[in-house]
Amino acid sequence: MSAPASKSPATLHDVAREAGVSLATASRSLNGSARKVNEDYRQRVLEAAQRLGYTTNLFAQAVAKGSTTTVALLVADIADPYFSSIAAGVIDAASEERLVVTIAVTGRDAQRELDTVRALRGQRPRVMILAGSRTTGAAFEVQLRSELSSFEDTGGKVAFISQDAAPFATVLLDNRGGARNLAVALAELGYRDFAVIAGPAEIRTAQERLEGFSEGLAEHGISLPAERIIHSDFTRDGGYRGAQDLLASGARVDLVFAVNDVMAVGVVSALRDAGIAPGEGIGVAGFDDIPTVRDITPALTTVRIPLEDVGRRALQLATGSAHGASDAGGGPEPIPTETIIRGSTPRR
Amino acid sequence: MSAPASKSPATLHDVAREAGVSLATASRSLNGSARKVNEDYRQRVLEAAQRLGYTTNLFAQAVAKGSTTTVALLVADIADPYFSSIAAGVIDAASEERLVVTIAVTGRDAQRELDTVRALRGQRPRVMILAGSRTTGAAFEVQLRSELSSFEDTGGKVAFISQDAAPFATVLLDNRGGARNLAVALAELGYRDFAVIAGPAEIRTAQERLEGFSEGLAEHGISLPAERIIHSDFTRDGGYRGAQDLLASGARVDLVFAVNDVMAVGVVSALRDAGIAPGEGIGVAGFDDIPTVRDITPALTTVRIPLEDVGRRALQLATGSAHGASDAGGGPEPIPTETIIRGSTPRR
DNA sequence: CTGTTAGCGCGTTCAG
DNA sequence: CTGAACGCGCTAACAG
Repeated sequence: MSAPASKSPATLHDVAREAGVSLATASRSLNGSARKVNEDYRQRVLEAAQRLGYTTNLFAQAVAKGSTTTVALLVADIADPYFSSIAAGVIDAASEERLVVTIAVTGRDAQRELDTVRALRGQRPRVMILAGSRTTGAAFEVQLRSELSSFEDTGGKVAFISQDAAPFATVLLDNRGGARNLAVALAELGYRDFAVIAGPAEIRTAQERLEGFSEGLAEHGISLPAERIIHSDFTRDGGYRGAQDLLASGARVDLVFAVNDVMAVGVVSALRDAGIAPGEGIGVAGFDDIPTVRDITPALTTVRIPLEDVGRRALQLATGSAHGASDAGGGPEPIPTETIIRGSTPRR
Repeated sequence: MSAPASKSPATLHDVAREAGVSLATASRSLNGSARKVNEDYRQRVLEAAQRLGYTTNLFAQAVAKGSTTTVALLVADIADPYFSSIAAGVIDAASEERLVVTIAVTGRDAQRELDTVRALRGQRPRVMILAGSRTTGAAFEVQLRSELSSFEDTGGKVAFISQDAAPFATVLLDNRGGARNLAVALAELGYRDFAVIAGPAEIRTAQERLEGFSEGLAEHGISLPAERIIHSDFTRDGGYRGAQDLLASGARVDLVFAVNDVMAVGVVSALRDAGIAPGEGIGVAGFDDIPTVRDITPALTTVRIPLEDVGRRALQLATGSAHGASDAGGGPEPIPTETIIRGSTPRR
């Protein structure tokens, strides 16, 4: 249909000519770090640029300078509120520093994560932020770390979100502690017979939350038998099916803890569909405090993580632009976590 | 703390030397389009690249070729399920074509949208996809279009999502028709006294849905008085407050239509918090069919849009890789929309 | 089929 | 403070 002439964008050269100055002067007026250019010239260049609709070619600039303005963010699933909230934080913080963020999704597939990291290196991003739930599979783990190490060796910076990934920078989420506190709070509310919809065993975040929860229960002398731990997908449907399996097992439980909110939402729906009133018949709790859990019925008890802040922190951590107050130690202080009791876990 | 040597990444030159061939040969073996290189050499190059951990510098490649592998996606709010679902589709389709997508958020601010487009042009993206709800403000609209036009003049491609933005490619969402059908369906269910939580008047999508809904009601001889139309933010809280205002007005309504699901979720919560059982006292309907509306109580009646497909289509439309069957006409066929009746609107 | 050379658009020396 | 020349890493003509 439409095959326009497609003239190429105005180049710095064009601007220089239009303004009647040299390339160097034009460059200095538009992007120069050391500001030492006659105001007259400067104006003429700016106007010429304006007139020609010139925009700095970031790629060429990157090639010349040897450094990019790109941030690469890896998430398991961008449609998952957990990740999209983190992404929002990353993008927000990045735009403050005039950084562009590119997002890639890994789908929780270790091989794909590795491939993606490799592909992304081609962009020579300033920083790479890995928010995808990492697995504990040794094989890929080793390759991933080596890939990331050489990325750092060549001037990149990587930041992980969630569990410690020394020697890489990490925004630590206190998965274990948060889950422990939740367990304690629930025990104090009078719950005694727990089950956990735990997500895949290889996902570290899931594992940590499960362990923390179990520890918390132990503090109250409550044990969590293995048959009360159901592994399933880290998704809403995973939670739904997990709850179905739990019910089918005939176990008598008074509280179901899903290791993340998305799953917990599935649990609530599964209970309801099975004719059990969530919060009355069986309590339900999740983890993350994604926005929607306030709006389901009953509102979900959960462990709050300030997701957007986490994203922001990850970027700042990586770019070294920590404008938080006391980062004296340099050690990664975990993001504070907060237990939020809502209607899904009334006192028993 | 850690100040590593930071040697720069291996270059094609390094690889060529390591393999004992020329730059050109190395280039051809690694990225060449026409595959005319001795298999022996090819292997040696590949191995050398492997050994050195070489990755093509996409920027340099872009500068040399004069074309990028970048897709720029503009959304109003990436944490909003509507946009994150679309983003998922875009990213998915993009990765199939080995395209990298960078996401920028505009926050529904026309000025910021314009600035962002300008900034993004620096990346020389192959395509730019605008999914943010565009406003009808003439001033910025003109500038935006002119900016986009010159982007296309210089070889870029732009695709809009939602309302027609000729002469730019558009993935049309049938906002008006979907809303009309919904209205008809609701009227047939026995509802008579409607109110609409309409979002900001300047947002075109909101406006279209409002109008379509009103038309649908008119077909059944039902009118929608102005005082039953409440404008508020296009967010969950906007919906919540809109519902509060509605209740405060004392209007007697039996159904509230929020022009998007996120707002409708807020409406449901507001009703409940006001002691009104959503779906029993007052019916509620939304638009979009975001994932979570299945899980709130009662499940929300809405108009389904296949959000991920929309994202995919947008990319394909822009890259010209339509692998859909019949795009004979070339005219933008709207994405089909479907009315989904759920528990929030029982028959009256 | 391979190697040489000249750009791509820009930043940055280095003289003037 | 300005301009000319070179280099960034890579591709694309051009010869050999």
